[in-house]
Amino acid sequence: MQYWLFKSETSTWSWDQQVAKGDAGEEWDGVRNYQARNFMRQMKVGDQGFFYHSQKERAIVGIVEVIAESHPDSTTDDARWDCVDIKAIKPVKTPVTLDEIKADPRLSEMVLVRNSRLSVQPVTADEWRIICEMAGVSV
DNA sequence: GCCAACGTTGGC
DNA sequence: GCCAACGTTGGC
Repeated sequence: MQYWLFKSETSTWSWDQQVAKGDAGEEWDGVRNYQARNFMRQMKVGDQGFFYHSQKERAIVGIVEVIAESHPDSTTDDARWDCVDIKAIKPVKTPVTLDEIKADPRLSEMVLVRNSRLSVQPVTADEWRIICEMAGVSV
């Protein structure tokens, strides 16, 4: 069981849109970055992830689960790009902002802090637990 | 809206 | 295979 973080601009794909898809979920498509793609290729059904809104909001707003392992991205014919499908599990009680994450020394090694441009990234079990606590979500 | 950081592309 | 030029992302 691995943990991940999915980043999206609200104007491109928001948490509300993800929730609206329900249990059917949706492709996490449009990723055109090798590192991000490689992480998606490692994902297994049942892995969980944070849903993070970048740009204006800059906060973790929900929990998602991987429901289909990597397959070709339907938004391109380019065989290089794969993606997974995810569904919304539940919103967080309290959004955890980037400022709060940066302020916590235990989270200083997070990819979100160290490489802010990577849109799909791994989260360690410790980081997962700490952020769930901050978010008021039971693990 | 700006710009730093980073990734990708393509000429050589 | 190097690296300059360019494009994109995302925090500020």
